[in-house]
Amino acid sequence: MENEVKTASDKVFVDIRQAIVEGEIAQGSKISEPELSKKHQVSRATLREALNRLESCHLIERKANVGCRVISLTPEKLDEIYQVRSALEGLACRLAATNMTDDEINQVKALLDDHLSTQRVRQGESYYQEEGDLDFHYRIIKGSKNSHLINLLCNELYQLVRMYRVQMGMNGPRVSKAFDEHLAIINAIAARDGELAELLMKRHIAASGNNIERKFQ
Amino acid sequence: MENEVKTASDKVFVDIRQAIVEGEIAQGSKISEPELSKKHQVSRATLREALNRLESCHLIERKANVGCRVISLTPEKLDEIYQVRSALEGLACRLAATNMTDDEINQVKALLDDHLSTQRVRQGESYYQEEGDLDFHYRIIKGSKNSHLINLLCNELYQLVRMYRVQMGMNGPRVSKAFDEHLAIINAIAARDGELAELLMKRHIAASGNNIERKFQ
DNA sequence: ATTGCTAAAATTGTCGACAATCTGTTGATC
DNA sequence: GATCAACAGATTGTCGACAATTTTAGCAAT
Repeated sequence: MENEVKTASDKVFVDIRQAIVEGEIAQGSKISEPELSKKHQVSRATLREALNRLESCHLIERKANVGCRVISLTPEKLDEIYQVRSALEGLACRLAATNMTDDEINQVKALLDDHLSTQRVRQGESYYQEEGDLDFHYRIIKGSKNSHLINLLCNELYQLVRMYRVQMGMNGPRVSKAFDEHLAIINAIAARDGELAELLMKRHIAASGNNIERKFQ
Repeated sequence: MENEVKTASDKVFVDIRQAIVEGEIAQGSKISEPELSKKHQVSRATLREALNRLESCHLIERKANVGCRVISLTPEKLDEIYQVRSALEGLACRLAATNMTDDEINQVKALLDDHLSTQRVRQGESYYQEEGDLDFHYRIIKGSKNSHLINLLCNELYQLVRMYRVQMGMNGPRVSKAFDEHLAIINAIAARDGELAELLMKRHIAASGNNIERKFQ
């Protein structure tokens, strides 16, 4: 695990990030530096360090001499993000078909089996809200072995995607369908068919995006 | 232009970024906060603000309690970056074929005509290191009308790409060839053929990457 | 009531100093 | 001579205070 939280600003960053993603801090709301620094028991300098990183994750927006705002979730932005995500994870998937070891592929298969056996999938509940290494997408991305791509997707885009998932809700019949799609993707990778794997991943993500977009009505 | 340099850390950020991209600060070299802050006549807090943004551009790497280093240029990283860039600009190009107005397309055509008439292209000189290429790719990217994608490419990835171009050198017969490729791309966009435009852009970028990679020998 | 100006309050940007951590060297022990 | 511990030096992380800018509040004029 590289989930290293060495410094104070690391901890504040992680805490606030979670608060934003989970909706504890409302989308679009203004962020007061004095208030937040007091709440988290750190100085403003430390808080600002954390805010900088939140901006890198596109979770907040800054204006000079004005301040920070939590981003607002809109259908338009969702569309933009999922277009980017589709292209990048599609690429990751194609690369993974070449670069993943047989061992890594088997581990992902075992992961999916495990998910199935816990039956949370069948109950259509919270399959999507898993985090970190437990996440299917996480492993495929890392399987690309492209560290720049990994950083982009896991550190800069992932929490933003997660924010839409969590706040817009993600459940119902889509869940078990998503599971089947995951299975098809890992099979394509196991067959070393990068082109197919990329196509399937792009479709999978597009379907996921459409599912969230539907919640905006 | 939104090239707004409002605050002191903005200016320091832009200055250091240029120094890194142009190679004035050697790749892989360690960055001393006290030294740089003195050199740029600002406090360490202001400098660190700038360093944070440089990290967002992937131009420097940080380790907790250790410090910053300028990234090192390697063939492997070049490959990684160009894989990502190819996917993203390919996407941008496809979107541009749908979203650019006829006016915007004609402006890009006029831009290329202008580049040709200045004859710098025919002389095979520095077409790549100037705003010529910058403008072309910039305009296509902005033509995608996807603000997240625009930000990713123009603010987070572009200077890194430019660093490879500038420091590894970029000239010779590749230049006039690149110009022809630009022409083919804008024609595909004008024909509203997004699929072709994406394909051409991906090839164009791959060729550009290979050209740089050759310099590593 | 609305508009425009002025001043006060609040917020962000910047600074210099202190604390925590790492790095490199010295010297002791085996 | 090699390994390791302790120490000194330097570097980064953090803090509280001040400066610059923006926002708000109040008042005056139309």
